[in-house]
Amino acid sequence: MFNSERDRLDAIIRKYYAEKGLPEPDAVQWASIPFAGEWGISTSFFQLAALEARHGALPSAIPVPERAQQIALEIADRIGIPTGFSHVEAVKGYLNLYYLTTAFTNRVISTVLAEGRDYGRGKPQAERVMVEYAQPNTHHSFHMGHFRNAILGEALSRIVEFAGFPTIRASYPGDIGLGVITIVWAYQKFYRGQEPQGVHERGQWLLKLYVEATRLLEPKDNENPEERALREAYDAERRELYLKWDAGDPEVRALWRMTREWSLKELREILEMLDIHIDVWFFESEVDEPAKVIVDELIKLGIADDERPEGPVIVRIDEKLGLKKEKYRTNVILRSDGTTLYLTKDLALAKEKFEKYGVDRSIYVIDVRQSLYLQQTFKILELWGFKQAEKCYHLGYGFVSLPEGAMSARRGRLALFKDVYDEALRRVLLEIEQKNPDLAVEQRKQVASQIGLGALVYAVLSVDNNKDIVFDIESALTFDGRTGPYIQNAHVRASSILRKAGGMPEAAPYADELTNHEIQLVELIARFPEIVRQAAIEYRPLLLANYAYDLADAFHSFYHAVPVLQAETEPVRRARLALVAATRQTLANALRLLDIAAPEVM
RNA sequence: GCCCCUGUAGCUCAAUGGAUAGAGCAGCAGCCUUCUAAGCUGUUGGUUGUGGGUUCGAAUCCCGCCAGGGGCGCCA
Repeated sequence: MFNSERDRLDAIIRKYYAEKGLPEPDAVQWASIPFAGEWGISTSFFQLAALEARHGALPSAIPVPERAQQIALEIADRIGIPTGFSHVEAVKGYLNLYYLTTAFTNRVISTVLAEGRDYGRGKPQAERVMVEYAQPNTHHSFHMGHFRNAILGEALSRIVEFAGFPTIRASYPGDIGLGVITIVWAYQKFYRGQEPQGVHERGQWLLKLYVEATRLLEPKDNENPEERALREAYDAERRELYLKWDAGDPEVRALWRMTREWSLKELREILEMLDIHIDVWFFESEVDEPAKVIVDELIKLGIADDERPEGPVIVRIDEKLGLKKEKYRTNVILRSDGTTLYLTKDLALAKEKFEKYGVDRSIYVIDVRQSLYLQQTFKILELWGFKQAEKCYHLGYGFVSLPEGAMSARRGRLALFKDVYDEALRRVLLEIEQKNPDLAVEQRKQVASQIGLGALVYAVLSVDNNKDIVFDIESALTFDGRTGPYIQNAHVRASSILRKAGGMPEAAPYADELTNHEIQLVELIARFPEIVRQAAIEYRPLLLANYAYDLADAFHSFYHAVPVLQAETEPVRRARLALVAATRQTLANALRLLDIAAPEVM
């Protein structure tokens, strides 16, 4: 907003630099005035004053803050009062320009109402982005750690896309590996032919098999020779099964495919609940063969060293990069028995992303524990000659644990998403019964789902991704204060006002002074497009989560202090209704980017 | 041994070089015949782990130390 005016101000400030013979800055930094109820833009002159001092442009030494204030006064004098501003002041080295409130307000509101769902959308960008997330292993059930991953990836995808980048959502489930084979082995050996009813029940049953199998395969403390022999026999069977799978044995593949589908069905159902729609599915098993070809290529290129048969195929990354100190170390890309590893497949996958999907920027939403591993992957891609390697980005996030310790699939100590969701639904329904008993019974379940998920999603997105989360169902399912439901409630209240007003009246601009509550609200609404842009380039959904809360907070305060339907005069009533509509739209847009529903009632 | 992350109010977290370090929860005191009280208003609470350094200015950048977590050639 006010770009032309801002350009003129920038020019005046640049001219000042030029006059003093100082190098001009890349851009004049403007920020909004950080005081409640004070409204406008601001810049400071500390850097300029420090620059002057360093260049000896001043006759005598004046402390920087004092000099900054002198400059602020001088600049204030030069710019006068630009169009769209009410007054200008220089204070403590800062230059503050205050907006003409009504003009700015009307501009903001009419922009939001005209652009609607697109308010805040960025200009189309050239770079194509792929976000890889929602990649749990198959044959396991979806837990709160997967939930964090899926939500983070989805929110990021929505933000990046809304900021203007063509975005591809990709999922890469680990559908093969020793863990998966372990389950297939247990199924074949002990449960062949069984199949529980219900998508979630069936998915979770596989987890039970895994826990059982692990118990049989793990060495015990006081194991007698008999037990030991049995365990080793089991283990040998399991490994043989893996080799059979690798050789493409039809029977093993069929069993594997069937159990895999049980898992995928559950995963797809959960993603549907979360309104996540993956564009491209990559499966580990499908990049297995191409990965083997890549190993040969890397050996030929002299990037990988083949130590077979004594050892595996490895890449000495530091050595190949010419680094003296150890940093990326060495990684194995092929086992000595010729089977591939996770890394091998990830190389094949990256190649496909670049070549088949034309991805310029590849984002990996993966647990922070795999940080070194991903840096190694990116470096091998670089050695291999992919320019896109430098635009690979690992969005790591801290792991989700339970109050009683780390989650563990093999011990069966997990917070399964479906269980948490069911509990959320139960609690919200109770809440609705108490707080809004008039809500139609048919509508309750849908609203409860929206609110319950809103609480869970916001609990995950309102913590910076590099922090670990101890998942506690009690705090994740609170609905008061800084939560998803708080923000949803602001949207509901705005909707309620508009509903009672009988739809939108004709556009009605503000004519008189605004209350501080209205000013706050308009300022936040105006800031939304910039928040979207920043969250997208910094890959930080948290910024948007904070923003949504701030906007909801401002609206709740406004709601209590400023009457809308019962405003003193008709023109004020209309103007406020338009502001409520603009707030509701912006809240809805922000919530959408966070993958949180914006209900009309709750 | 080397590398990465974290340390901010009693608790959970914001603030990514700028003006007075902010919220929520918990505590205390108020507000429902008024647009949804899943709300609002007021209030208590701080040596930003610690010692240096850079800077006009540091929770933020750099170095050391302390504490916790994670990672480091045939797991994914």
